[in-house]
Amino acid sequence: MDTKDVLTAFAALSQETRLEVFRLLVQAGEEGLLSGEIGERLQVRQNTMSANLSVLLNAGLLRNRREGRSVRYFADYDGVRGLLGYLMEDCCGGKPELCRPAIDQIACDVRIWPRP
Amino acid sequence: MDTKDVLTAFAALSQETRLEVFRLLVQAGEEGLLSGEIGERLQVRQNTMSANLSVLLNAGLLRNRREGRSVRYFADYDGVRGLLGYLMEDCCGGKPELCRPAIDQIACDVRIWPRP
DNA sequence: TCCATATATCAATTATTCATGATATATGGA
DNA sequence: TCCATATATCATGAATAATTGATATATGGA
Repeated sequence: MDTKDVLTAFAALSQETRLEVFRLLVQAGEEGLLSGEIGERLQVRQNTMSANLSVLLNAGLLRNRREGRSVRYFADYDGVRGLLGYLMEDCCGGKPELCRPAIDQIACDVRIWPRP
Repeated sequence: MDTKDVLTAFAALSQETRLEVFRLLVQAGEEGLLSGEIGERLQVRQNTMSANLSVLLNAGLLRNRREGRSVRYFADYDGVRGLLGYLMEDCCGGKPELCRPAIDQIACDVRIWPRP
């Protein structure tokens, strides 16, 4: 993941509809959602939603799969990992304990435990 | 941290100079860097850098402190925590193990260990 | 007080991005 | 093949953001 990819991803997430779409799909988990369902839930017109989904897809934040006439979209967790990794690379001037709290409170019941 | 704050933060990070500034300050850790130093390292003009620092500051991603005639800037790790938390809230359709890998490989030698 | 240094703000031009109407493509069923 | 449904693409005007030269503010020292 290079600078350009990261910039693209942040740009994708800096628009309200797209941010909501991504969160919706994060919450949907492995089931994902159909394009039409997303548009309906967020009350966004068809072509606008299509364009926004395309931006997120292109940014590596979503995956999709055709299902008959519909297309199902999923959040791509690897994208988030890449973003965070890039942002925090070589962080804290060599003192990791400084940034621990920054990632110590993430949803999903995932916590940082003491190294075994 | 509400939607507006998160959008502002992502917008702040979706510009090349600002992304570089933030990473530079993440790497600088608690020492931070003076505004002038940052501009010099990244070869960005004074007023452009000032404007960009202001955007990051306003987005809650930096803190600053005046030191005589200079101003020292620091990365605000709480900002990143807020972003990630918002993004991954209620994630994975109730199956946390799905998103574990997404945050399992972050720099800073921070890793997710099995719950004790 | 006067000057030099460091940073911030302003106004204006240029460049990007967004939503939209119209239209195209793709799939499934009759 | 013909039609309906679901999604994608295109062109365009409107809104937003970025950079720059000029200038203002703030601090420290003589």
